[in-house]
Amino acid sequence: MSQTVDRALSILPLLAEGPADLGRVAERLGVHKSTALRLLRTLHEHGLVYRQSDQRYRLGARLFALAQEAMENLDIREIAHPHLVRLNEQCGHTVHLAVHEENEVLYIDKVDSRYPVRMYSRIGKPVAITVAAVAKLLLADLPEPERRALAERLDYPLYTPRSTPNADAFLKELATVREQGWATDLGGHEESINCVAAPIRGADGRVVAAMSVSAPNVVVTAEELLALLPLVRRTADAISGEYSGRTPVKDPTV
Amino acid sequence: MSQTVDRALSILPLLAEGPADLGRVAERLGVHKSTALRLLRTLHEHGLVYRQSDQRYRLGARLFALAQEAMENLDIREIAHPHLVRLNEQCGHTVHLAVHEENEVLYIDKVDSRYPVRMYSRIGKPVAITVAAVAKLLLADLPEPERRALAERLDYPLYTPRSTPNADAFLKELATVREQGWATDLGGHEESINCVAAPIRGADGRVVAAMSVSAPNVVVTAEELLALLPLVRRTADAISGEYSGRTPVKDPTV
DNA sequence: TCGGCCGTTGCAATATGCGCAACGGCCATT
DNA sequence: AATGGCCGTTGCGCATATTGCAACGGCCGA
Repeated sequence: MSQTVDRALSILPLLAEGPADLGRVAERLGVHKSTALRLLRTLHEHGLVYRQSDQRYRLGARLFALAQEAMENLDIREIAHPHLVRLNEQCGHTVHLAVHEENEVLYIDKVDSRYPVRMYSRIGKPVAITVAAVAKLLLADLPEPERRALAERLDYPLYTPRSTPNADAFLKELATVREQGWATDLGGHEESINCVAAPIRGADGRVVAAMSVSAPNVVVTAEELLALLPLVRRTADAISGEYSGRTPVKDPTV
Repeated sequence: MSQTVDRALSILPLLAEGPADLGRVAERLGVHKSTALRLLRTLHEHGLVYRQSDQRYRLGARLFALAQEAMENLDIREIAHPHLVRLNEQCGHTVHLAVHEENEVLYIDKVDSRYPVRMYSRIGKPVAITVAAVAKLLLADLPEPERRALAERLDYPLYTPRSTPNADAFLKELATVREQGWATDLGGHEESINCVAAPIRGADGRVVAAMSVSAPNVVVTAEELLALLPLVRRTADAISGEYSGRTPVKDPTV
């Protein structure tokens, strides 16, 4: 809506690809060098952009700090974290926590597997929305029309032969997930990795987050992983209870 | 330099304090509501700001993704990480990696202690610049005038009785650190936590990063921790060698 | 030493963002 | 159930902030 700000903000993802000099930034933005310079200067003053010794620009430190603060404001994460750790101690596998936001599903917390073989994922990274078990849970809870609209808008990359192929299949899967109250991803993203996931609900019953346990099938078979489902669901329910205020937490001064 | 962008970016730290509604944002910015609305909309389109169900705004998801990408682009981090892990395996304590940027020192990597007692720190968080061992190393390497100017500009919070009390003491400490090529923080930030740190240098010999080992004195005494210094320095030197290209890395195709 | 490249600055034209005022929906109060 | 007030939203005209240009200067390589 605001051209100037729009251009300035477009610089950030551009620099996320790697450091760039003034000329490249101006070119990619489609503006004059002097314009790009002024925008970069403003970003710099706010610490979002850093000018390294070779004069090229890259993303700056304040971005980290902001992201961290944003993270800490997500109270669901704070509440869930100890539960995730406990679950990880019990089963040993990688545990993820994810939320839905603006047509994306992203991991907001993670406890790494205690097995040497770990899966690749990052906090803050958007998940493969059409196949991830946590994504299914979060999207399955959307109102019908939104769910349909979103499903039609998505791409359905075939990460593996078991990936969700198209919108119809996805909507059908979401219906199932919605019914049963849990979800899986059996090799839909990475051939050898399986996940089981359960929803975390707020006081009004709506799904506010989802958590999953993931493991490569060289460590446990899909069946063994599914056997963990009750444990995962109990953990998710415990978090739901605490989040919605049903379960009295340690400090009753509030 | 650019008024519009400046205003827009000022919204981010404001929202980092916690969710705020339109009125509050406009008030804090000192602009008309309609102006704040347009800025927020632009930020929203770029995913930097999210509008939650109660209509209030908070920091958005793309911020995480950007910060993560920025992080991955820091090649020093990539090179150092395996060394940090190895050091952690050898000594068991928390290992940090930090860089200096724009008057701040911040952690860019961390390997958690394997002891149950962990210290509180976050990747991306600015460190206590006047007391942290890694900060001393990074600032000690600045050119004299800059070092002095920075030291005078800083605040010297007394986290503990052993915290650096003022600019003079700090500069004296930096001189010592510069001479000896390593640094400690013995209870200067948290009464019961000690750190030893060593510098990582680029090809030109300048300090580009610093790493530290931290442990609470309920686990090891300060003396025992200091005994790890040679190991820490060897690790830092190994990273320096690889970073500056002196040490041939695994893939010689470049 | 010279030439070209890249970042930087001042300026004039105008596109762009600004504040205003009025609208409309929502919630709480009577 | 009706009403008042609050908050977010919109269209508009004016003025200002932003833009692109052209010229400068420093740096590096030829």
